[in-house]
Amino acid sequence: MAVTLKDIANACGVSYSTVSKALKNSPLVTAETTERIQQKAKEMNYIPNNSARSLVSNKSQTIGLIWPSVDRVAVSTLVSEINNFLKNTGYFMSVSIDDVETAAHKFLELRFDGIIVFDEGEASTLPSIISSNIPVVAYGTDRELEYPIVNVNHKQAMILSLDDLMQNNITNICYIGDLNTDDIRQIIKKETFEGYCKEHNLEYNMIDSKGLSAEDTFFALKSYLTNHKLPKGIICGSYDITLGLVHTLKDSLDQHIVYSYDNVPQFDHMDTVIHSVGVPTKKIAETLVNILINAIESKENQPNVYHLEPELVKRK
Amino acid sequence: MAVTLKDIANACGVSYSTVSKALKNSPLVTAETTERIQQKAKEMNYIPNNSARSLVSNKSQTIGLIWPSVDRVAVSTLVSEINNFLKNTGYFMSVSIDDVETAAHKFLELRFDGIIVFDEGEASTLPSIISSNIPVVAYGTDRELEYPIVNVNHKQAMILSLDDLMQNNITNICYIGDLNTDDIRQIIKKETFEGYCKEHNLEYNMIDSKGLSAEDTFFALKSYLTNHKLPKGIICGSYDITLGLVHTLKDSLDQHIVYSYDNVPQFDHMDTVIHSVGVPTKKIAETLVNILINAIESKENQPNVYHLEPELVKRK
DNA sequence: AAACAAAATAACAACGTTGTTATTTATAGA
DNA sequence: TCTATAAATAACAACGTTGTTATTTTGTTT
Repeated sequence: MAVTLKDIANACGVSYSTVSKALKNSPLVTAETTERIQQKAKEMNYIPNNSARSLVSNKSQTIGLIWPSVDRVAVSTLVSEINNFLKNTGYFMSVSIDDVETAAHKFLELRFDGIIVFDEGEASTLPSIISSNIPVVAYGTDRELEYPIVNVNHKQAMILSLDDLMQNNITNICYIGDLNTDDIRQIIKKETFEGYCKEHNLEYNMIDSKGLSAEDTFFALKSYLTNHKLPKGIICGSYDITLGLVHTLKDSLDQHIVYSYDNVPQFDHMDTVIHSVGVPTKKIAETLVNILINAIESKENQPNVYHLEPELVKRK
Repeated sequence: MAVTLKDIANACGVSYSTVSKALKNSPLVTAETTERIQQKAKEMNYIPNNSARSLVSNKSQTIGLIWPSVDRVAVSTLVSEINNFLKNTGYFMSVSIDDVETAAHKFLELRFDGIIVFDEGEASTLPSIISSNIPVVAYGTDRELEYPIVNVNHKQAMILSLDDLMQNNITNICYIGDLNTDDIRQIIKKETFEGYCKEHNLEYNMIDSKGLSAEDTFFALKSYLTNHKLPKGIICGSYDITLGLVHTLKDSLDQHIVYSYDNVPQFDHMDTVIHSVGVPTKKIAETLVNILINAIESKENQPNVYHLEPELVKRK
C-alpha cells in the first residue's frame, strides 16, 4: 500500500539500507546517490512509517497534551503557545480531551516521548506506573508529585494587585471568585485576599461567582447587584470571571478599577481598561516545554515544584 | 525498559506467542493459562506497544482531528461530542491545532486510522496524496472534494428563521454577520437573507460584524448604534456574534426577537431568550464519526457532500 | 599490474507485535 | 498398550525501520 524504503530502493537500484541513510543525509552515502534517492522519494510521495521508526529507535518526536476541559477559553491561548514552542523544538503536539488517566494510558501505548498535563487537582493525578514510564510535567496546582509541576504563585499575584490598589489609595474593594470549592488555587486566592485586607484594615467583601465560567459569574453578579453595589476596586479570580463582570457591568465599568487573574493577550484588545496579573502565557508555555524536553533528553524526571513569578500589567 | 510480551512469557514459563493470544482472549489458549497470564500482565503493568502492533496489523485505533482554530468556543462543544462518539466506537481521538497540511502529514506518519478536518475553505484543502492514503472526512464548507464533507445547509437555516419571523408578523428585521469575507458560508447566509427579504418585500438591513468573534461584533455594534437603531427581529450569523450582541444590548435585549446560528447547548443556559437555528451539535458529531468509521472499515472513501438539515429551536 | 587502504554500498539483526504453521501433549478408541 | 486425533502450546515469518557489520568497488602506491 504505502511506499516503503524497499520500494524506493527498487526504483533506484540500491539497497534499502542505503535509502535509509540517504534520506537522513548520512555522510556514508555519496552526494550524488543521496540526491538521486531523495529526488525519487519525493516523487513517490514517501511518508516514513513512525511505527517502524519508533519501534527501533524508541522516539516518536511527539508530545501528548492532556486537556480535559476544552471549553475553558483562557487555556486555549496557552495550548497554542505550547504548540509553538514544541514545534520550534522539533516535536509534534497531540492533544487529548479525555480524562487524565485514559489519555495518559493511550499516550503510553502510542509511545509518545512525553506528557503535559493540565492539573486540576486530585482527580487528575497520574498514577506512578505511568509517570515512571514517561517524562511528565504538569501545569496547575501547587503540590508535591512524582513529576515536576509548574505553578504560577497565585498568592503573589493577589498581593501584587492589592499593593497596587493601596498605592492608588483605593481602600474600598472586593474580590470576585469561586468561593465554595476545594480547588486549592481558588482557596489560595480567597485566603490571600482576606488575610491581606484584614492585616491592612481594608474595607472589603468577597463575591461568590459560583463557578469559573463567564456565565456563572454573570448570573451570580446579576443577582448580587439587585441589593448591593460593587466597590471601586475589583479583583477577579480569572479571565472568564472578568468576562462575566464586563458582560454584567458594561457601561458603568469605567467607574471601577479592575484587576484580573490570567495574563492573557486578550486583555490588550478589550475596549475597557482591565489590569491583569499573572505569569504571561508565553512564559508558562516556555517553562513547561523546557522542563519536559529537558527531562526527555536527559532521561531523568526530577520531581519538583517550579514557581513562576507573576507580573502586573497595567493598561491605558 | 518497558514490559513486553517476552517478559510476561518468561515470568509465566510459556512462549510469547501464547501470551499474545491469551491477552486477546483467543480460544486457542486454555482458560486457566489465559487467566494466569492476564493476571501476571496486570501485575507487571504491561502496556502494549502500539508501534509494534500497528506495524504488523496496520491499525492504530486512533483518529486524528485537525482543529487549527482552537480559540473558537462554539467548536469546542463539537470537539467534545466527536470525542464521545469516537470513544463509543473504540477509537481514541488525537487533536492537532497545527495547520491542516502539517497535521495531516504527521497523522499519516503516525499511521492513524482516519482524519477529521475542520474545513475553513481553500487554505484547508488536503492534497490528494494525503486523502488517497487515509480516510478523511471534513466538516465545513459546501464544496466538492476528494473526500466526503459534511455540510450543515446554512441556506435552509436562514430560511427557517425568516419563515418564523414572517409567521410572527415581524417584518422589520436585520442580519448581523461577517459581510466582507470570502468565506463561502458567510456569503451564503448573507445572500439568502437578502434574497428572501427582497422576494418578500421586507424592510431589512445588514450589519457587518467585521469578523466572527464576539469582540469584533461588540465593537462593530457599538459604533453602529451611535447613529442607528436595531429593528425588532435580529438574525445573528454565529454563536460568537450573538454573544457580542448580548454583550452590547444587555438590558434592552428583550425588546428584540433574536435568532442565532449554531445550535449549541449553551443557549439553553442563557438568561436571555435566544432562538437558535442549525444542526444540533450531537447530530453533526455523530454523522462525522459514522462516515469516517464506515470509510475505515469498508476501506473505501466515497467523495460526497452530506447535507444535514437544520432545526429551529425556539425557547421560553 | 599487484597489493592495499579507503570509500561506497549491501547484508543483516533487532525492535515488539500478530497470525500462520509446526510441534508437543493429552484424550480417546481399538 | 498402541495408534489416531484433537487440544494446547511453541516456533517462526513478517511488518518497516535503524545502526552495525560485511562485502564490494574505487583509488593509490609500489
